[in-house]
Amino acid sequence: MEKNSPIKICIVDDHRLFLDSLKGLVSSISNFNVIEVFNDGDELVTYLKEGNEAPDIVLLDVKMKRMDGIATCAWVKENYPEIKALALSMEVDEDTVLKMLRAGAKGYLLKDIHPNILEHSINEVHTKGFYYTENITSTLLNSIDGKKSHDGVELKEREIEFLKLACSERTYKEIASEMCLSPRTIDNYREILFQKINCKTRIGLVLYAIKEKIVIL
Amino acid sequence: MEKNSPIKICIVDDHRLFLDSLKGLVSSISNFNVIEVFNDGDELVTYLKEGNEAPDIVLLDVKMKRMDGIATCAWVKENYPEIKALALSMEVDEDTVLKMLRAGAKGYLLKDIHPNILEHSINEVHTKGFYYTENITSTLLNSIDGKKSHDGVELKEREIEFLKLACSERTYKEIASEMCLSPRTIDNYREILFQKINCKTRIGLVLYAIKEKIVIL
DNA sequence: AAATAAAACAGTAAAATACCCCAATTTTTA
DNA sequence: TAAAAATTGGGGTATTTTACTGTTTTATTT
Repeated sequence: MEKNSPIKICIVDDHRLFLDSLKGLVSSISNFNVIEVFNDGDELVTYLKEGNEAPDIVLLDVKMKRMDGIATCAWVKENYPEIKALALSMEVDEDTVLKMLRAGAKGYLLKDIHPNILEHSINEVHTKGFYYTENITSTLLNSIDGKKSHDGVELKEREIEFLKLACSERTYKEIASEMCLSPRTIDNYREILFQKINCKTRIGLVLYAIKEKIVIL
Repeated sequence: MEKNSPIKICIVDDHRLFLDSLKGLVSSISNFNVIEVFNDGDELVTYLKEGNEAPDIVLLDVKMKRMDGIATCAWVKENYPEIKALALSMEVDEDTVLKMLRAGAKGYLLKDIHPNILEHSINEVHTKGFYYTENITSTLLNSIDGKKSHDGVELKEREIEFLKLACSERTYKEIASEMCLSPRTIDNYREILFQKINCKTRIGLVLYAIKEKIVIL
């Protein structure tokens, strides 16, 4: 916990490429020392059981094949309560987040955050004992934040989703239930897209979507 | 393409952390030069449209929020055919793999491969023009064996004429007058084509026509 | 010329689409 | 904190598309 001693870190992730990449990234940050990496939760467990050097912090992938992040986190909390686990996940699933925190995770990060935030959160967890964004969802939404399309037409995520479904023989009613929306809302998406794309029939939507390669046949 | 000049690489992935990690990893490999990274397909498109330095190879995430890998790959193939795209994905989904390859990807890699394989595949794509793992090859073979391009559908001249007009925002009434026919006759053409093509909406006609290149966008 | 096939045309009804009106929430912005 | 914007949802209606039932005309073949 001293200021000068580097923070000892382990990384657990079953995506080999990500694991090695992240190891490089974290290692390159001063004061961070990646002492070991593992492809799966039980490898970490085995490593610790053998009495090897314990890390200060574990970066823990949530979804793993053999022993997942939740189980691993729970085991670490039970057997090495001084080790702080920081969850890394691809997406925000409320239920998973809660389970992970209940299992003792000191934070929950999305894998698409900026490296600076990772650095900051590791430091926060190490010094303060925890780090979590006030609202993971809002952080996610902010990072997603819409930008311009190549022909000046800005399409939102949900609009693209609708557009893709419109390029099928589904009726709007079917699209509505597929998107868990009321047919009226679909009506709005249709009208908004008619306006943005400047067309007046569903055929126009389809032609645009294919032309712009939003859907590939 | 000279032996000594480094391979220029762009990376497109909307998982920021993965993107930056991978950038570090790839950059650290000798002869690889990551000239730019992007969070989304359309950022790459914008970059290229602005006339910036084109890469030799693009590492392309398949699932992205705004402009996904398939769409991006198709655009690159269309506009910068000399750039070779290498798909990166979390999982193998037969349909996705096929679409990606159809869109012009020179290879399809899983994100949990060993970094050495990534290095090897980039080199292969650069020198030989492609790199397929056995996994992908077998997927490809599976799809090929059960495939007949033209399902014996013979369209008459007048039907093709109608089909082309159906791929527009014209109403059937307008198509009728354009073809100098009664709307009722158009009704017949429509029904005959529904039967021949095996679909049940005008959208189906449009999708078929474009797929079979009866109409070119 | 008669038989046959095809192309063109017709009425009706039901479903889907398109186009208006508007409002309750939530989120973002000022 | 209030205003503005975005999201989702609603009612009603006109038009278009789709699904049937057919008949008439035109062209080809025998």
